[in-house]
This record gives sequence, structure tokens and C-alpha cells, in this order.
Amino acid sequence: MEESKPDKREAILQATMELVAEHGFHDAPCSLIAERAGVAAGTIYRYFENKDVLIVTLYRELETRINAALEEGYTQEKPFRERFMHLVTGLLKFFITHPQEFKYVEQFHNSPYGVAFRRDRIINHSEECGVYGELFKQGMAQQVLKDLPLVLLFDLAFGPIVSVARNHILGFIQLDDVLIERIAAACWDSLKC
Amino acid sequence: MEESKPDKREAILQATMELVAEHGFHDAPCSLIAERAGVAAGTIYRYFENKDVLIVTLYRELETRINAALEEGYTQEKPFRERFMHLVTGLLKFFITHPQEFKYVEQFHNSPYGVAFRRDRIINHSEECGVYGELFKQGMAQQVLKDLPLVLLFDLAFGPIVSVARNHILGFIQLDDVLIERIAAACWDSLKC
Amino acid sequence: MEESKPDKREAILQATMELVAEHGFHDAPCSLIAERAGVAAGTIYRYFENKDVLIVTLYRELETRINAALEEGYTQEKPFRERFMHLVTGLLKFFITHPQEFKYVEQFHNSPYGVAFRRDRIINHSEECGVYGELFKQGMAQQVLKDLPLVLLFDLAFGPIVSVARNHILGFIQLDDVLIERIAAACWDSLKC
Amino acid sequence: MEESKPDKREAILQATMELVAEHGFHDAPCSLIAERAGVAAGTIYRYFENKDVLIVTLYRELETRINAALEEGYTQEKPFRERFMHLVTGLLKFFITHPQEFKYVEQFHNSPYGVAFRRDRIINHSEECGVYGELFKQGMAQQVLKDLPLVLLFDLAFGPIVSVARNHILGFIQLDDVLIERIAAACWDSLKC
DNA sequence: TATGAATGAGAGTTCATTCAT
DNA sequence: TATGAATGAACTCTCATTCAT
Repeated sequence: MEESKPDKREAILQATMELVAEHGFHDAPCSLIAERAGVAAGTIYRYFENKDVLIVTLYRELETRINAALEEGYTQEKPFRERFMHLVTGLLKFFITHPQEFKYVEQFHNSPYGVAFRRDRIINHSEECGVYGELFKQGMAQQVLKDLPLVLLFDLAFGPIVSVARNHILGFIQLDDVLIERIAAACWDSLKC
Repeated sequence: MEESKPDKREAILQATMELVAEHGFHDAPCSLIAERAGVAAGTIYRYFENKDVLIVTLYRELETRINAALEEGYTQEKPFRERFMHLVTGLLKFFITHPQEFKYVEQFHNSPYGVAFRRDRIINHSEECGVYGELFKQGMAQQVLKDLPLVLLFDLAFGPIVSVARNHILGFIQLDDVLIERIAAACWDSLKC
Repeated sequence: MEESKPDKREAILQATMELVAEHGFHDAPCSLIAERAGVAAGTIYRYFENKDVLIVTLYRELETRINAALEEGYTQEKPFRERFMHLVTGLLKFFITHPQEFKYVEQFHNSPYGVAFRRDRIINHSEECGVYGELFKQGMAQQVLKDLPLVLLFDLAFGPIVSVARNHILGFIQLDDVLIERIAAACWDSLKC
Repeated sequence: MEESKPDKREAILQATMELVAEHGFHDAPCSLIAERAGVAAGTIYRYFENKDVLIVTLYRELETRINAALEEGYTQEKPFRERFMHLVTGLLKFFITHPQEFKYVEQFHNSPYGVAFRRDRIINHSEECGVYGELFKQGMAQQVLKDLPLVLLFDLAFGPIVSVARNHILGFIQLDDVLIERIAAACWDSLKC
């Protein structure tokens, strides 16, 4: 009796993440999601209006978890470069310790869902408001970072991270703390003045 | 009349690229591909064993075209950094002038097809054999580039390029020659010793 | 406190009538009925064995209400034609002042439920026993009405009434007292010798 | 090789009519329609965009057949009453010799489809243009028929016919030529001045 | 007595693939 | 060689009904 209600909601989200991570949005039919979640197919629709809503909701929750992980131990007091390294290595470590979360987020970005989603965000300038946005804007103001459009700074910093994480997860490279540090440093090199 | 027939093959490949680029692998049903290619649905199966084969074949052909574009004007005689810049800016320019090709390649990478495909390639070390592989290996040998696993050099160099290209194509940033040069320079910064 | 509970029973019947009248038997799911009745879905099954029983029960109750309305002010003392006119105009007026009841009854008749229901009734000759049945049999006996099978007299008298009521309710015609009188008179013309 | 192509289209329409006539729009699922038509479920969608289109198309075709049947032997030369009788008895005879067509048309009228359909027609005044519309307007002009809105003349003439046809088909009455003539005469009585 | 979360069969529809022509 | 009508398995989603609380 210990377990609270929204058990099933969680189970459905978890099953969705696993299946999409493993097989892509294709081959993650509702029937399989339900089966893996240990619920009936119809039950999905008590918690999520339809499959699209399920998929977007899951993405939002993962993003929240990622942000929470990154903000842990992050403090304005540290020197600029250290803060950058904290965030970049943090993100990379989160990805490689949460391969399913990573794969899901990647799949999401490369799908009609993801494009529409990002479009909204960019139009609303909400990207500039996150931890990273603040950091980068500050860096440019202090002339520590190259003076480039914010979007490009993101690309330079995270493009490699995502790429590296994918290769680690697929087993094409084996990361360790030293390597992670060197990768983050290389990202720093590409951004710094 | 020499190559009269392969008309239809080309048309099918072109239609597939367009549809996948515009709508994703979902919503690129064979019926639509056939319609846009101006052939009957059954005709697809004369040229390609099944849809998977069509998709992989198309990817291979696009890759070949990309490589051809990059090798144009590329010569071992130029200084190392110049050769690097040639390849990186060349890739970025190809992507933003060929948005459908870019989108297709991206879709492909983020799909079960793409993973299996790359796995083969990495295991066979064929990645090391391309223009880029040669360049990077040479750069490490000459201690111009950071001493990192080849895979990671790829990630550092191309992760940002792909990311930037995507944002340009989605309209989130407007690239011009100056910007492209600066982005390539930033990539160089992240790779060089 | 005598009939405190049947609150919910009433609410369910009322909700069913409204929804079926508005949207047809389709699109009147139990969940919606429950919601509009302000009860839980499961509660429906305390009062009605299943949905079919609910639907038939509601029909019976509506019929009872219609008969009650018609018998009001009806008396054997008045001349024959007057009694006929009383019933026919009464029915038409009831329908157009109770559009939901009308629509429900119509829906019911045109459904598998309705056919089985009427079959029972006709086989048991119960149709002959209502107010109308008595009136018509009397009319034939007195050679005021055409000598036709009772069923046909019903069709001649009520076929037009139902049709007219439907058109009024759908807004295709706007009835008033004069028009109602003329319609009833036309029905009389078709029945009288 | 004798049978032409649209075999399957016909079979689907026929199966739909039979199933709807027998069981109502409920219980006429696509799977059953396909099975009875001797085609695969997917085949329905080669001929009809969706189930709604199938249902409306079938209605339109039945209506065309009914009109064709009525116009047969109809001529402006005959006296007015004779023409009226021709149409009314013709309709009734068509209905009782085509019980499935009749049931389908009835089901259709009493459904969301039918209401929307008729609304269009009345708004466009197309009802006035049919054989019946012309006849009734002429009758009013010549002061042979009661001066009532056209819609009501339809109700008075056809309300009973539909009702009688239903009862015959359900087996509640057994019509013959004499009875049909008397019913049509009664309709005439209700319309004539 | 009343609840409403859960069920799962079945609805309409899509689409990769086949095969008679 | 090319066609495109036909297939039928699989998809997302609905809903009458049940049952633990």
C-alpha cells in the first residue's frame, strides 16, 4: 500500500522512454508501451490525451530532470571558465549515465515534434533565459567569449557534446573522466576569445 | 539513349529525399513516393528490394555526393589549417545550399538505419580512410591537432557544423560567408593544440 | 424523504435524453451521460442493468409522459371530430414544445431497439388499447372513419404529425396555432369517410 | 473476363446497404462490410475516402434510383390527381419491393448525416425542383391543393407513405394493390382543397 | 451506496508489399 | 518492364462494463 497512485503514469512514461530509446518512434506502438508498462492499452489515454501529448510530456519531464541535474552544485561565485566546465561536463556526464534519456531526447529533437517545439522556444527567446543562456550572455559581455549570436554559441558548445555522448553510448568510444575533461576543454577553446 | 532507363530510379530517389526531408520517415509512404516520382507504387520494387533498401541506398548516394563536393578544390599542397578550413566550410556550405540533402542525412542518422550503418563503418575502420580521416590523422602526427581518439576529433569538428546547419535551415540563424568563416575558425580552435 | 434517492436515476435518464437528442445514440457514451448527470460512470449500473436497458426504460417513461399529456382535457363527451383534433393537435404541440423528448423518441424508433419494441406491442395488440386505438375503432364502427386496418389509420394520422414536428424542430418550418390547426384538419380529411 | 472493374465498388455499396438495413449504422463496422462484400478491409478506402463518404454516397445513389423509378411512366399529360397518385403509389411500391433500400434511407434520415444533408437541400431550395416539388407548386397555383408551405405538403403526402411502408416491411400489415390505392387516396384527401 | 481507474475488445484507417495484367 | 488494385496486419483511439475501495 506504500506506492501512491500515479504509479501507472510513471510506468507509461518509463516504458515510452525505453522503447523510443531502443527502437525509435517507429516501433514504439501504444500496444507495446502498454504491455511494457504493465497496463492495458486504453489506460494510456487516462493519463495522456493522445500519443503526441504523451511524447511531448515525456520530453518536458526529461528536460526538467536534466536542468535540475545541471544546476546541482552550480554557483555564480566560481570563476567563469569553471562554471562553463561545470555545465558542459555535467551535461556530458548526465547523458552517458542516462543513455535512454539521451536517446529519447535526441529522437525527439529529430522529429516533427522537436522542430515545432524548438521553434516556439526560440521565438519566445526562452532559450536565452536558461542557465546556459545567462552564462553565455555574461561571457560575451565580459569579452571572455567570442562575440557570436547566442544560437551559434550553443551550437559550438553542445554540438560536440551531443555527438560525443552518442558515440559513447553506441560504444564507438569509451569515455572516462580525463577524456571528458579534455573534451570540455576543447569546447571551451572553441568558444573563448 | 545510353542511360535512358535509370530515369525512374533517379526519380524515386529524388522523391524519397524530398518527402523524407519535408515530413520525416513517417509520412513518406511508398504511395506518395511513387506519386511524386511519377511511377506506379509497384515500380519501386523493381529498383529496390524494399523500402529499407531504398532508404539506405539513398543515404549512400548522398554521402558520395557530399564527399565529391568536398574533394573539389581540395589539395594536399595547401597548409594544414587551410585544408581543414576548406573541408569544414565546404561541408557547412554544402549543407546550407542543399537543405533537403542535409535533412535527409540527419533523419537517417537518427534512426535505427543510421546506427547500424555507422556501426559497420566504425568497426571496419573505414571512417579513418576518408578525406577527413586522413587529414586528422596527419594533424595528430604533426602535433598540430590535439591527441584524441579519431572519433572525438570528428565530433569536435562536425558536431557544431551539423548543429549550425540545422539552425540555419530551420531559420533560427542567418549564415553568411563571414559567419561561416568564424564558425569554422572556432572549430579549428577546439581541435588545434 | 419518501423518494429521496431516485434523484440520481432521474439525473441519468435526463442526461441520456439530452445527449441522445443532441448527438444521437452514437456520441452518447456512458462516460458523458455520467458526467452530465453528475454521477460516476459505475453508478449508471446500479440503476440500469446495462445501456440497452437504460435506453429502453427511458423510452417507456417518455411514452408514459406523452400519453399523460394527451389524456389531459380529453373527454368522451365531446364530438368525435373534436376528440380527434384534440389528440392530434395535442401530440403535435407536445412534440414541438418538447424537442428533446421528440428527438429521443424518433431516434429510438429508428434503431434496432425500437423495432423489437414495437413488434412486441403489435403482436400483443396493445396498440389497440390506447386512447387512440379506442378512438379509431369507435370511428370505424360509426362509419365516420375510413374502414382500414388500425395500423394504417395510425400511419395516416401520425405519419404527417411526426414529419411536421421534425421539420419544425429542425427549423425548416415555423408552426403556429393556425398552422397546427390546418395540419390536423388535413389529417382528419385523410381519415374521414 | 466478362465482369467489368467497378465490381468491388458495387459490392461494397451493396454490403453496406444490407448491413445498415439489417442492423443499423451501429453494427455495420467496416470489417463486416468488407467481409460481406468479399474484399479486404483496406479496399473500402480505395473507393471511398472514409466511412462517412461511403454512407453519403450510397444514400445519393439510392435517391437517384428512387427518382428514376418514379419518373418512369410519369407524364405531364395526365390529369393532376392521376399524376399525384402515380407518384405516391409509385413511391410506396418502390419502398415495399425494395425493403433494404427503404430501411437504409430511413436510417440515413434519422442520423446526423441525414439532418445535415437535408438542411443543405432545403437551404438551396432544391426540394422545390424535384418532380414532387413541381407537381405540388402547380397544384397550389391551380387551387387544387391546399395552400400550405411546400414543406408541409411533403409531410402530409409522404409522412404516411413512409410510415405505411415501414409497417409493411416489418410485417405489421400486408399491403396489396387495393390497399395501396386506398392509402394513396387518403393522402390525396389530406392534400386536396 | 457510490466511485472512477482500469480494462480490452473492437472501431476506423494506413501502408508496405504482392501479383495478375 | 511497368502497372495499380488488392491485401491484411498493425496502427491509434473509444467506450461499455467491472470491481476494489
